[in-house]
Amino acid sequence: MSTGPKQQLFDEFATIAKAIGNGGRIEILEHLSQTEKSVDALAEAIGLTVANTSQHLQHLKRAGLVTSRREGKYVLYRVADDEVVELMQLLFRLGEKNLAEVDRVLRGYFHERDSMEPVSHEDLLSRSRDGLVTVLDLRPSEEYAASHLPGAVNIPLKELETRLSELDTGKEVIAYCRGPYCVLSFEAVATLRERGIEARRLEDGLPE
Amino acid sequence: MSTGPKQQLFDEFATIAKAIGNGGRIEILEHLSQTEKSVDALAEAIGLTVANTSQHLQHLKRAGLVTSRREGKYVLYRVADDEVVELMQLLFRLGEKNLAEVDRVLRGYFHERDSMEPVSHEDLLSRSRDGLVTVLDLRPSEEYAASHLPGAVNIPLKELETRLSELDTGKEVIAYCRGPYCVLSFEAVATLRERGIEARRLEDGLPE
DNA sequence: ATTACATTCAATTAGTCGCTTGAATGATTT
DNA sequence: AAATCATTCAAGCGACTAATTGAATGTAAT
Repeated sequence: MSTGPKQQLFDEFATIAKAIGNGGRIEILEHLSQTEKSVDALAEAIGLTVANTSQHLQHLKRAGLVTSRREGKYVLYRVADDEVVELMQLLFRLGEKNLAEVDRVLRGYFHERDSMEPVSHEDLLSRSRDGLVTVLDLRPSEEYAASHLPGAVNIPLKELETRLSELDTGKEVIAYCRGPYCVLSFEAVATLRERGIEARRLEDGLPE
Repeated sequence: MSTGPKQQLFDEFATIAKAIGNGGRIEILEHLSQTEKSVDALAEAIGLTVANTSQHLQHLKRAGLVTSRREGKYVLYRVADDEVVELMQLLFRLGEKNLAEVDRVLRGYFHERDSMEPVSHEDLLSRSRDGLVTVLDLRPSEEYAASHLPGAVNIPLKELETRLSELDTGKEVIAYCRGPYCVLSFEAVATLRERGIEARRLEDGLPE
């Protein structure tokens, strides 16, 4: 079998896809898309052993998806490129659109499909004016400072767990971040629901 | 370990990535991003057995990346969504940017990449309008029929040698095919130059 | 119907990947 | 310099996956 250069190239691209093809590594990438983190901070957050996490990170590094730098005792990892985040978002969007299994999981665990369904821009505006909902901006505070939706509260995702008390538990929370299908919103809504807080995602992110 | 719904979702997304994580399937997707094709047309084009190709297609179908429809004797496959093509392009771009191996292969076989001085899209448009160049589409005629650059002449690579007379020998030829890594254009340019015809390849292929 | 053909299924084999464990490396602090 | 801590390496086991066959299914032409 003559493996031409084209096959070689495709095999290389395949290794990138393979590196993403693991639930644990996807979770790692999701965490890293927000901010750089040390190995054991990641291990803790995801619930894997440190050695295991390190292995996954090596794998991702070999595929050119993350880079690392040493900061004192710690090795900090971050995504190699913003396009990696784009890639993840595309992947999520495709799964949501074309995979029945994803839909099933969404319907199954998250109580009602209705309550998981994203909120449209128009709905948001009217409800927000009536004070019925809390609009939550999950992006890092620098981005929030640059511009944000009127009346939005800013709690970056990484601080969400520690600052939950700031939220009015009586109101429903509408979460948004950078773009439609922003990776952050998934996690935020999941976190909030685990705490018994009504939460939904905004259909479109900020750019619109 | 309690595998929560988040993990389940990530695992689902991982299966999509896994489906892409194979050189053969990437090549299939590249072909399908141009036009829908039957199983054995694909098998022929790629050089795999029919049964093997069919398996890959099933795999891609399970992952929601392609869909199929029956047309008479044939089952025609196509990408499920334009975003699949976007995903592939992102993957290619990331590989090119972050993977040393990809660069190595590109420099190795596609060593003429620089010396052949690819023509940019903008250059092409202006020169094509002035009638200074012949734009040559090297892909199989079905793909050409599906869509092609305005004013492009279609001569599949296989037929190039026999149909050389159709080309206006006075003009420079700009060759293009599927994507930036399409082998066809390199070989075509080499062939044309051997015949003393000025030829260059288009920097990017059709999808862009 | 029967034949011809495209596609898919089923089962086998070989290879790869994920996770775990325990030890080794590398950097900082005392 | 020794101790401490974060991270990485190496080896091994179990599970999964890829690629290959030959047979089976399903569709269209004779």
